[in-house]
Amino acid sequence: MKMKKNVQKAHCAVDYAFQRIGGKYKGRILWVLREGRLRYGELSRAVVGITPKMLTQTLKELEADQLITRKAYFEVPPKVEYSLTDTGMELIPFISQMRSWGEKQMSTN
Amino acid sequence: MKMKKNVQKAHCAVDYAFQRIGGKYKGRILWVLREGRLRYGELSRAVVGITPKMLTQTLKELEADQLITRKAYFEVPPKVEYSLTDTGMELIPFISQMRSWGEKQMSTN
DNA sequence: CAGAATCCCCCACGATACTG
DNA sequence: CAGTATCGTGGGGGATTCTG
Repeated sequence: MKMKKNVQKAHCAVDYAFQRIGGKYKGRILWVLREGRLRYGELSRAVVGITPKMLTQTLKELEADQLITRKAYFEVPPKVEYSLTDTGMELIPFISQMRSWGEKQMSTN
Repeated sequence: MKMKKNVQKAHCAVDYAFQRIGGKYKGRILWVLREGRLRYGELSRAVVGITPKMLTQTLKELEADQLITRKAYFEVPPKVEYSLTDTGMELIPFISQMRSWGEKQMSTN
């Protein structure tokens, strides 16, 4: 697996952080993984509206960025579980904060 | 000034929040405005690498989203100041934490 | 000084279909 | 079940020039 960073050339730490969890689905995926591992199919149901292509692609980016871990079980039928790394878990409090802010905004608008 | 929301159809509060401060420069602009108002020219120097087009465009979006306020002084030469709204200020703790996380990540990688 | 106006390109993302 | 493979597109963003 490639381990390249999905961060181009950050002008500052804010820039860097936003590049790392930017994209349309990264925040939501990290968020639904907050309570434990989920299988691919569970993720695709939890992240409403995501296509298999985008799910797979985003999961790969998050893995390359070491925010999540992929664990494949060699069984039939196939089974793959995704979970947060320690670094990924460190983001949950912030995302939680963002979520509270978002909830408040959505209700007052 | 148009007041449309730059948020399409959020699937959840996390989605909503990320749409609202997504984009390449929004986080950085909010961050540099944390300590007070800045003029257009000061912003363009503070947000290194941004073009006038993107600065103007992003400022308009942030204003339409009610995260910043624009105040124009009718003088010669022109003078325009931007500052955070209360709603925008509420995001600063979050961005601050993201920034700390980013700094840590940048140093340990 | 603080933008507006154009032109243009790339790629994130979507839709659809297929597979070990 | 957990993905690939292809094809297509819109708009986010860049470069450059102009102006009240």
